[in-house]
Amino acid sequence: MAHEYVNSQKVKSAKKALLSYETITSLSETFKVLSDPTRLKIVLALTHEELCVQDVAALLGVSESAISHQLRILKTLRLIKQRRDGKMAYYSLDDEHIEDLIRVATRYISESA
Amino acid sequence: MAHEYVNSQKVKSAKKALLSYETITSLSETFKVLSDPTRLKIVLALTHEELCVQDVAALLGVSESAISHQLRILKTLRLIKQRRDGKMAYYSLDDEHIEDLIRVATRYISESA
DNA sequence: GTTACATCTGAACAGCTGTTCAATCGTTTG
DNA sequence: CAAACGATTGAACAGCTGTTCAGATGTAAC
Repeated sequence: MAHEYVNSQKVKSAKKALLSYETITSLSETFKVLSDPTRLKIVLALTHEELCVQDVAALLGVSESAISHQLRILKTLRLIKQRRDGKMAYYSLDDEHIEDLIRVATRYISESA
Repeated sequence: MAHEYVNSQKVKSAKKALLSYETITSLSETFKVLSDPTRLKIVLALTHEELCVQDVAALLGVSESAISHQLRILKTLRLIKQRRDGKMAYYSLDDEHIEDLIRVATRYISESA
């Protein structure tokens, strides 16, 4: 074949902006976990205060079971951590850096609105 | 009822971190559009250089049809814009701020790894 | 022990998502 | 005009996702 691309110069330039497979995968997974409104609200609610499952459920108006399922996902991805106190389980942010990401995203949507 | 929450004090504090319905919706939609690896790659590829549909497809190893579908989604959400040149359609970033968001997210995943 | 409570779990279910395939549209070229 | 080309579209399809529901933990109080 003569040319692989229509505009090789532009593709060559565009290629530089691409990232590794691992980075792309991690990035999209991070965005994915925050793309569900319930999970996003949980992360926000736990930003400055730990909460038990019941209170998260009541605060967000979602069933305790649904909250428990989502808490497990967030815990598996190490966004939140768990503290046991008798029957109660208290959850809080495991990684404070997630705050920065949400803050930048909030600024982005208000600027592009 | 006596108490609405198990720990009213903590819930009161957690409430302050919550955002409006509109903000939550916009945020989750933004994260959602970037949660698909193909769309994320497209946005990255168009960061510094406009590309036609064929070249995006060839660069990412995805069919032109699939790329066209995703380009329409990104265009609808105003992340990218289109420029017509005869038969060709060139796409480029419509909002440069998305770069900042991806940059912060990339830093986040490397710090939490 | 048993009862009550908070949480967790698994299956099932409806709804959504991204790709494929075939067909179509719009423009350019012969 | 017709043919070729790039891009677009819509239906269909498999795979994934989040909630619900019923049941099972595990802990505390009696």
